[in-house]
Amino acid sequence: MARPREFDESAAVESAMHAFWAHGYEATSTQDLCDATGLGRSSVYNTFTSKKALFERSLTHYTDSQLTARQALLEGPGTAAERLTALLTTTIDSELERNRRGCLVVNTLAELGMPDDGIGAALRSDTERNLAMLTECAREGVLDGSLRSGRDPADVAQFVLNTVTGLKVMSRRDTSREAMYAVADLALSAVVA
Amino acid sequence: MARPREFDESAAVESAMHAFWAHGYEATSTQDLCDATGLGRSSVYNTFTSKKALFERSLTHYTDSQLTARQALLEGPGTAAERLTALLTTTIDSELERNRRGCLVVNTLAELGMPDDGIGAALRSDTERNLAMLTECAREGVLDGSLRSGRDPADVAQFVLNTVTGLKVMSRRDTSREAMYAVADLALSAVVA
DNA sequence: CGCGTTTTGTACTGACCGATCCACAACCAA
DNA sequence: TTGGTTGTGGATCGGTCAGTACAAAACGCG
Repeated sequence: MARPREFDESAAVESAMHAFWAHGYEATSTQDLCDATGLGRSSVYNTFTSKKALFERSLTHYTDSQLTARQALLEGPGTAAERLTALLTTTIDSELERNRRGCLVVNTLAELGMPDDGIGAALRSDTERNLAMLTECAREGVLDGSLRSGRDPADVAQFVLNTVTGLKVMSRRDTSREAMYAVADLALSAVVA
Repeated sequence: MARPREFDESAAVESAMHAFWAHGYEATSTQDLCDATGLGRSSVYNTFTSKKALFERSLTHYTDSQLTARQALLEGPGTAAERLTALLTTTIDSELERNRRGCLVVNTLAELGMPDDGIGAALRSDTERNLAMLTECAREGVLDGSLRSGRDPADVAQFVLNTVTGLKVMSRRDTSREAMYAVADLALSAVVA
């Protein structure tokens, strides 16, 4: 029983996410967010409270969508080795499609570290969920025989996450696609049977 | 035949570097730089022209000192495998000593990408020099038999750089020392003979 | 001692920052 | 239609931003 919204809230979050993604947290002004979302200042603050809160929304939106895509891949068909291979190749490909903007999570980690607030909590949660998925995949790899045994699955998960994280930074360097594939290949050689 | 400086220029660069390192480029204000260096605004601008120019000085100071230390290690005694092992362990140790501030190069890459200016040039130069050193080390490793053969030394270099870069981001996560060592161990297992 | 030159401290610039205020618009229920 | 409630646009808030202007200060040199 009041005036309805004139915009789609989740679409606004999506737009804000791209603005933060492209320029980082500090370098994105509230005016940039208004421009990106098409909203007036009042609507932005009325809906999202503050720049930081909107960033947190954007970040969790990013991690959630990224995580579901990754989950579909890691819990999909094929051997664990095949799924890890697919994870690395799609990481490289999508990273290059993004015009070397890198990854919002990694960029945020580098820019803000682990703040003692919702942003840090979102980063922590993302890390844990990724590690959980990768650990499970590593465990399955030992069972299906596609991955080397003798390693703690949690360590394998950390290693894969480290490689993926590294690739997301390497994409911001000038690193060529071929070099990135070579990195992925070498990393896989450490874990596949 | 004029009024002499009242401060040490390179000491000021060192202080500015730590300020940028701790908070990133955007989040470090010119006032922060004055506080960190102990200089007045006039002295800062008279000596370093602009915030960006001072950042560039700070960044090259960082890369130069980091590179000489790394060079001493990679071109030092021992087999190539031993030197690469030492590189990874000292990377982890020094990264943890820094209170998880991460690496200025990686943080800058994530925050600013590869700008088309002196900063981008400094980042590019640092990458190339690191890859050159690592490539040479990988080549030597094939000769001294400590590293697996059959891989392009340039690819091995990219892989090691990727691992190191990843670890520098992982240090900004909550990643434990043990997990980081496990990552290093797995990475080494891919390249050592 | 002054004179030329550079550094330094301080005040200041216009622009922009994140955030708020408020009048008005738009809707629903009564 | 009217009253209650929420959304919106635009002006505006105090504060900070990077950078500058300028005069006093500190030296080397004659």
